[in-house]
Amino acid sequence: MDDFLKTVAALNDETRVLMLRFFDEHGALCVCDLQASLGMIQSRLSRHLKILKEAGFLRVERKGTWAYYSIRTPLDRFRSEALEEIRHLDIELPELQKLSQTGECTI
Amino acid sequence: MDDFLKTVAALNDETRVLMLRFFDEHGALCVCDLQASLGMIQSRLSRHLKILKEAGFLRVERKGTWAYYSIRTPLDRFRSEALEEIRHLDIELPELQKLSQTGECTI
DNA sequence: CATATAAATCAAGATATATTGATATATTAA
DNA sequence: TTAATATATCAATATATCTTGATTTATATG
Repeated sequence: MDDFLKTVAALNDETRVLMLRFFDEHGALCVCDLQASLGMIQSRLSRHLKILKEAGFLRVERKGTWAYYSIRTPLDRFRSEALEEIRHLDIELPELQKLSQTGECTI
Repeated sequence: MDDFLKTVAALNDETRVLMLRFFDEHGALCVCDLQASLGMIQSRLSRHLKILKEAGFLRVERKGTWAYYSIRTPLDRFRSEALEEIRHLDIELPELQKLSQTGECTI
């Protein structure tokens, strides 16, 4: 029950659904990429990333001071179905601003 | 997005997950059946039933003063998957107390 | 070591959701 | 119509969650 509720709670937020959709679309991203792309402050993103990670949706890979988050694979059945559902939602996705690659990250 | 978030929000509560599991196990039940079986007060159940109905999980059929709730069919893909997930959760289900059939409902 | 940067965490305030007890509504039966 | 019963709604309180700005931690570099 706890694992299910944690998974569902993670999905129960518009910001996190947008983030999942954004990762699904663009692959691995660091926090500063998300800051630039989604126009949200760092503490807010960091909190939501933690919730999504602890709910089993995301994984992190650290490279120096950067933390690259991406959708965890494989996802179990229910999480996959949730992601598939999110993939078909009519969401207006912001453009990707990939600062981490160009080394210009000073937001 | 709104429909998805409403569906997810409905799932994001231990009481409602238990109720869905109970309906899945026992079929149509009225509020007084649930009161007796789950040991919860009527206003609490009524509120959760409304949320589950408006999220597309339940339907109601009225017979006199009774309101019989049951799982709506057919459920769309994501709601079915959620229900399937709930079906496999390790939940301790209370025993069914079906007062509405015997006409003894005066809780 | 000292500084700079990316990310994580914390504290405070705002918003949303759940629970309870009281009241309102609707249907049935006398 | 009146009384009784099942359900729905409301008001108040408690609890949880989200957002922001400030602080802390960790890593890289001069």
